[in-house]
Amino acid sequence: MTPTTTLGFALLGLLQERPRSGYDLRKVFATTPMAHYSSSPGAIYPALRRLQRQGLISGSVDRSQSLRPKKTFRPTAKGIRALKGWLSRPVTREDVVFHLDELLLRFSLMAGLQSRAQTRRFLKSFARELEAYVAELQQQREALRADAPLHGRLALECGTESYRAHARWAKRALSRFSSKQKRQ
Amino acid sequence: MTPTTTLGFALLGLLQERPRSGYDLRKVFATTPMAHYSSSPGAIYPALRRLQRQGLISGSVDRSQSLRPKKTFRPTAKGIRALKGWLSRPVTREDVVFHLDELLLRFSLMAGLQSRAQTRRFLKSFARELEAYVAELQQQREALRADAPLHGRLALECGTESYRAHARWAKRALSRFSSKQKRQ
DNA sequence: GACACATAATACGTTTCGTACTAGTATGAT
DNA sequence: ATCATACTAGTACGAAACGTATTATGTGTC
Repeated sequence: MTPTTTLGFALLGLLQERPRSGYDLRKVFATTPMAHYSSSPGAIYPALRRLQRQGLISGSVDRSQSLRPKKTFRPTAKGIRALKGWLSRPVTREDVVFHLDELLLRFSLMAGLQSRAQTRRFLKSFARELEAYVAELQQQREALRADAPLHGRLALECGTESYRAHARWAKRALSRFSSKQKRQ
Repeated sequence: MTPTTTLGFALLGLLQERPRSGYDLRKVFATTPMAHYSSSPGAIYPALRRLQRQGLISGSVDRSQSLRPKKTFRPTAKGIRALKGWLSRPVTREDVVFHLDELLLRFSLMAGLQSRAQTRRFLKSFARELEAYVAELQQQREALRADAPLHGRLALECGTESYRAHARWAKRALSRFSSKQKRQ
């Protein structure tokens, strides 16, 4: 069983870095670039319960720091497996078109869990799918009739440019993970 | 009263171009670059009912084309007002960070409804907010400690590049709407 | 007239999340 | 000493939004 939402994977990924409480997790979502995930308690706490019900995380109460008990969660072995499985999914066209953010989240969370080779594979297929999609968008643009509305044409160009920027990024990132250099 | 979801505004915008049935609308979402809105009946029809309940669109049955009655919707005067109000909202930082797609949708739907001057105002503030956010992201990047994980640093750069691409686009688009040239 | 296919929509259930609320703890001010 | 405030931590409730499955009608064609 795997998380049902992207939020679930995000939580799993954060908990893999270090055990945290629901409150800690809310703070991460409220204050870091991961901010576009909801930090409302109505999102986080139920999601944690779902993960726990599925046996992907386990909770334990910590009293060492203060009188106030703090319930921290950490992924189970099963949770780590689920997370790794998600991280190594192939990059599909659909992902690129509809879930670009999710792909970037996946990349971020690969840090401790995937080998350099796996990261490279990810970036390569990411770049490939992006370039293919950019080509498709360009064809769509050329297929537009001359009388097509200016607004629509420009909006299409905006999308194209954005995907192009991502493709460039992926290739640059790939060079940073070249097997030659171990650091930097 | 205004639509509660972006989907509502998208529907309102499409209906403003020409009256359509729920089925027509689903086809638009299934076959055009607006594809990342759901085209499932469970999304469209309830949304249309919501709009109707709020008095933003009105439905009428058309039998001219075939025996099969076809229920088409069109925006009411109130609906047009709501749409125009949405289109002319100021571009906030929050929009840029969390609802970039929505801003592009807004731009696309301005075609028939906003003056050239209004479009220019939109693009100007869009570019301004984007550039401000890019500057912020760059500061965040510089603030990263040297030992920050490579994955995180790169993911941040990806975001920065994407917003930068949008900013460039906005400025190019602005030049296409310069008040000098009336066409092209 | 029977079959497939396009059109058009309903019904139902589930998931997910936002808001409002509760409550204990540490801390600085008065 | 106590009061207000901010921080930590979470529960409860409800409603919105959507996906899947299903229904039903019209149209062309073999």
